[in-house]
Amino acid sequence: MTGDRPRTPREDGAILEHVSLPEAVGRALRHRILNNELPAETRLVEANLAAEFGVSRGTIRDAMRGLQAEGLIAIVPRRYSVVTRMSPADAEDVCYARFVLEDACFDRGLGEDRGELVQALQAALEQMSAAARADDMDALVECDTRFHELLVGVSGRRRLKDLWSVLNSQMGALMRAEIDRQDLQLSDAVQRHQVLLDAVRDGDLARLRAEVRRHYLVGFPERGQQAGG
Amino acid sequence: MTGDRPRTPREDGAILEHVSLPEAVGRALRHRILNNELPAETRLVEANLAAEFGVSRGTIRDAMRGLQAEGLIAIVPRRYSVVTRMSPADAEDVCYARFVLEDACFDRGLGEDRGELVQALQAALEQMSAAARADDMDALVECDTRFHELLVGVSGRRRLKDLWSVLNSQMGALMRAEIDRQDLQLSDAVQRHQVLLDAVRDGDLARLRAEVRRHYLVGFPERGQQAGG
DNA sequence: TCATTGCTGATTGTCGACAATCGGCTAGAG
DNA sequence: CTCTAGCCGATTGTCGACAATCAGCAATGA
Repeated sequence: MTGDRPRTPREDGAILEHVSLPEAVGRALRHRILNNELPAETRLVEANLAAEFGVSRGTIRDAMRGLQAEGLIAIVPRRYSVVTRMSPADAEDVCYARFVLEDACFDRGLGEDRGELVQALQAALEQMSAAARADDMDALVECDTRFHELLVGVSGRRRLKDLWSVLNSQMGALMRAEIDRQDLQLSDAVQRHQVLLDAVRDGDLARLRAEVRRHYLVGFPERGQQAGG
Repeated sequence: MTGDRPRTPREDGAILEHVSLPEAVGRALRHRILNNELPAETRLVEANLAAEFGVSRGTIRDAMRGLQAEGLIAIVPRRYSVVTRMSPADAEDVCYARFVLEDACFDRGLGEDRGELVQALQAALEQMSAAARADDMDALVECDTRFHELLVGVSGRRRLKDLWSVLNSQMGALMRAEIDRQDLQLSDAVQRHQVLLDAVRDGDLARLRAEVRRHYLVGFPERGQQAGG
């Protein structure tokens, strides 16, 4: 008996990434929501979307479940689905949750091969820099996600990482909104990540955690916080 | 224009809780998985389940998405769905994530009306005690969930609470397994929560957080943890 | 004997149609 | 004029059927 275990074919090291129909629809809708082509409070009617995308309503339904899980839309059973509005309180809520999860991933240090991590972070940062120069917000947000994903990944904490990634979309939405509203330079984002990379390179865990805290929570009123760090 | 906002009818204070078909199926399957009627590695075939429950495959599909999100089953696209096996490492992973989320909810203290919280916790604990006396594992786990939900709820951190609740099922599975394996008395569970309630009653936040840490992490080797507390 | 190619049963992916439910509108009673 | 009950269009919930895909097996050729 050598190989009767239910091996999982093609899961992570996917050469070919096959996107299912619901996933493709989900991506399209997510992109529209994040780019405000579907502003908050917009009603999503299954039949309309099905017709537009040329798929069945079941497929749309499936995609919308995913968006609901990401917090991008709200589904009121038997009534309607609607694009979620994020209040300033929600922004704080998301950022805090995100910080908590990311910070908790550092409790075991930065893993064995810090050099490799630094190299990967560096690469992500350079791509981010390129995106900033090209004024490509989509790419910038994507690089931001990848950068933080690398940090969260070293812990090996699968649940923490999974839960963290649930907030990806909402975090991306916030990032775009913040940059738009305050009319920030995209290059600022690069700068804000350089300090994180520096802390990792120096192997200074305490500084890294402090910087991550700043990264996520600066700009929000801190009423009596005292969590570790 | 007085009331053209999309009010959300019947959302939280639901007098009548209508369980949709997928939700009902999800509950049934969840119950079977948690009670080991569907052991790890069991294949879930949509057609079979559809026939058994007397619903369509789409409904089963919907339910299985939910179980996947809870981490109870794994869905390999175009291949099969299978009940997840939890390794000891997974157990530690879940407990740590759970601790992190719950602990982070205490960063603002215990809210204004601690008396009300204490009362609610007390009630949950009494029900838990009754469940223990009746040797009713289902009820015990349910009370455990409610107890901790009360704690997490006072923070007002919606995302943290939502992410926390994602782990409910897996946590329940661990709890059952732990009690079965070590042949613990159900009354021990009650005892383990009494200390949490006491800390809340005394308003001793530091002690509460320390106890919560112990609650979730005792029994796992702590290799150099240093997170806040 | 061994590797490769084409079938085949089992299972999931997708679809279009029908049923149930909702809020808003309208008509009738008081 | 106001209130209530019932109808109606719009939308979601559910279903059964068909299409696509997969792993395993059989047939073929070297």
